[in-house]
Amino acid sequence: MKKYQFKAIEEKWQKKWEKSKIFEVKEYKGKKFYCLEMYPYPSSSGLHMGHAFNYTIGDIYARFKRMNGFNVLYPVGYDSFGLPAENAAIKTKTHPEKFTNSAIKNFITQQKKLGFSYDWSRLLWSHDPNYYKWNQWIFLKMFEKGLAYRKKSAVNFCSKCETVLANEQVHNGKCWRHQDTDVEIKYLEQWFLKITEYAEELLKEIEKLNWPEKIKTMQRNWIGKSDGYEIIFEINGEKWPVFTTRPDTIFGVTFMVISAQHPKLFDIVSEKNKKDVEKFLKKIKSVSQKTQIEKEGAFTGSYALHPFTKEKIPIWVGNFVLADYGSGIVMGVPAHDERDFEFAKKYNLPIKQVVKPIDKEIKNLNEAYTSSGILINSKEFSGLYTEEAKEHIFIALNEKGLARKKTLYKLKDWLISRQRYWGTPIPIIYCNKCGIVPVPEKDLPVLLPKKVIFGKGNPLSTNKKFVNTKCPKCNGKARRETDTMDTFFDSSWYYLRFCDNKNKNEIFDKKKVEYWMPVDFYVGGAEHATMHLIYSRFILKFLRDLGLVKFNEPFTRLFNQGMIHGEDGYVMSKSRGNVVDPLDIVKKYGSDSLRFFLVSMASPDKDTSWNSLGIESSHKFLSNVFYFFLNIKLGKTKEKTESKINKTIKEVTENIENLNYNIAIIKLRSLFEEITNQEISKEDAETFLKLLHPFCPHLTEELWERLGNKNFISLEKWPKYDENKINKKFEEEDKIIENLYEDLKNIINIFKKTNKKFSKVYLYTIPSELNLFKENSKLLGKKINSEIIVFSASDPKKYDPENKSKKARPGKPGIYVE
RNA sequence: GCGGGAGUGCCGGAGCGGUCAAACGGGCAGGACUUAAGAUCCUGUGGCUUAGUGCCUGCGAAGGUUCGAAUCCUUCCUCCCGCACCA
Repeated sequence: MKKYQFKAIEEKWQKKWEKSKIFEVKEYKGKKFYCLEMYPYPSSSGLHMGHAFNYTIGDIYARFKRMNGFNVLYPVGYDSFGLPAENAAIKTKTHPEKFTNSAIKNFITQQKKLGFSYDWSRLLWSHDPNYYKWNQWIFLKMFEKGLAYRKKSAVNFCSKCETVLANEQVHNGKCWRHQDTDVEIKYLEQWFLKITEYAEELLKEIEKLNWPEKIKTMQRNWIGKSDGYEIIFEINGEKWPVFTTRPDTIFGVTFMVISAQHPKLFDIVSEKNKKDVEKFLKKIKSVSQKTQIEKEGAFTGSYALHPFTKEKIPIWVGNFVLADYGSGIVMGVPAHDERDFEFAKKYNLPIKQVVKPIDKEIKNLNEAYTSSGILINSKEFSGLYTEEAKEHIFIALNEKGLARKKTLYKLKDWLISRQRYWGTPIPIIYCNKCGIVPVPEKDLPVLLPKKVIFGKGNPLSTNKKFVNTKCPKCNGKARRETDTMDTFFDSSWYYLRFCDNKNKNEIFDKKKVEYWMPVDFYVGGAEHATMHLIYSRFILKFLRDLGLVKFNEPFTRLFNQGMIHGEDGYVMSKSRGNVVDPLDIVKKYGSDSLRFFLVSMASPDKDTSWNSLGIESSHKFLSNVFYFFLNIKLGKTKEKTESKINKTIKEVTENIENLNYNIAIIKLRSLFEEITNQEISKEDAETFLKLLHPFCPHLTEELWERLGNKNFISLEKWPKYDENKINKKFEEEDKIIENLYEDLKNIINIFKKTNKKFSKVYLYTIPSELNLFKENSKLLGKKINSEIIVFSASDPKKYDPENKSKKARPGKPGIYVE
């Protein structure tokens, strides 16, 4: 018998696909479908199992849609700028570009081996000047609109990365890349993008997205809308706005706390208290205290005036107040806020209760009472319920011009400056006379210089040729910005460039983008919820406001694949030694086997563990399919099989559509079991191949060809089912036979236990079922290892010594064993 | 603390109001083939009981809704993930 030569088969079809360019697509050819996976960072170690899984999910969907008559755009690219490449290059003493290019080459080779149906003509990578030129262009547009701005502020800085980080890149007070490195505070001038301008829209439109609920919730929380009030407190004769959601507790204010990072902190620190405050400031570490540490503070020596009572309220500086949320200063109401309570206890500040529960009194507050209730100790507002009190107090203050309603968001402007080399240069020039001057569009791209010296600090700033330039305005001496852009900028619009990746004159052809976009199906890991996925939405909305696109959201449907863990259940890692390299599996079993197995393990959105026996089983199945088709006997399909085929088409179609690939595979296995060992028509054999094709493209192309077809199965039409051919009768009959089998087993067991011998089984059926049981008697007999003789219960000539025939009922024949 | 998800057999995992001792896969046990091994195929895989029956146990735990629950509700426990002092 001929062996399942998966290697030869896979290479053959990969070459054919590439040569024939069948996956390259052109615009305006019918209904479009845009399928995309998050483009990967090309690491030097090549594809890992997560990549293989990610792309397999996308490829199956792309192939499925293609067969369903869609004009499918399915491109691939590389997120090739970034710190890891720079660091690795320094380590191995190569240039990041060389390093990255070879990593990309490796990725391409490996991806081709997995048989993904990408349109390779649309390839792009972000370190291509033809690509990052448009990063700079977008930046200039934002600058023009006032959405890109420079600001000195306290920022997060990672000493290992030697650069500042965006808020989104700080996890638990540590750098997202260096879990062991505390983020430090630095006060630097940095470039920001005003994502907050879009906060409300970003929040509102989450609702409309066909995304996993989890990601949507994460984005909602990240944007963090909060409706409240701004109340003016007078400090040293100046007006200071303070944000609160609880104006009803204003009579309970016993202190104020200003953020340790507040830019105007020292305006209110008195001479006398300066030393204390400075001592305190030295102790604090990161900008946004992401770990819950003990609250600490120091008295500033200043007082605020209470807007109602005109009492003097002491102002403290504290480590738990954020500088960049609200106005960076809060009113302390220890009786009704847990944090304020903790702080008051620590520094012995007075606690004044102003809200009580509706049904009882609280004598001594042991903890903050944060629920709503009835106001007490609040002058004319006493007796009001919390909600009405908010309104009344607001109105009273508002009349004096001391309060207004205000909505805040947790979302902060996106800090994009990076003091590193391997990224897009920010297209800005600093002139001594003219100040900040944008690079004129005609001078784009600002090329990243190739010859730089790596060492301490940013290699761009030590490159005189790069830094020294002329002012575009006055032609005088000037210097270039040496910061590069966060690589998340690159990835926030790459999906648009795929629509027109070679355009040299403009960012993209609006018409092409209008045809292809938005991305209909986007596959990637959940870890991008608050970074890439929010930045992309922001940039897209900006481009829309520039008039470049007409839609509001980039990704209509998002799918997060689960994590594939090692066989031991832990995350695959070199240190654990549980890494399974997808390319090793391809070598051993073929890429069809890998693809098939990856999606049969579990629902694709769930985490699972690798299983080396499972891949064997998948491979075995594909071998069986291969052999079956080699020796296939074409003929007429039985009615029963036809029913099953039609049902399977229906189910598999739905399963793929809903990403229940694992279930689709079960149905396919079941169908295969049905069609083996019998004749089927050529058409039905082809249907099976088509259904299997998205999962195992190479094998199905090969078998398709062997059936005598000249075209590609990849371009074939997806089978349609005929509801009329799905006959429940067959399933019911199967059930009847199964029940009979159970009964027979029961009886035989009893015979065995009592050591009774038997050689024959007699069945007495109702007349209409005689044929059904006769047809199945041979197979059943084989199973129980005995001859089965079938009689109609009404047959006068039947052999029936114990009159079992009277037990015959529909679906349940009488049984006699002897 | 808040938010999201999950807890089913020896294991991976289906099922998400009735036909479920539980799809499909793996493991294990028994059998067939074979000189033997491998491969392949078949059968079994909660317990008791029974000429084809019936009962019990069972889907993290305890309650509840319902004629009926793994599936809905409540509380609790465990695990995973995300956010985390946002005033």
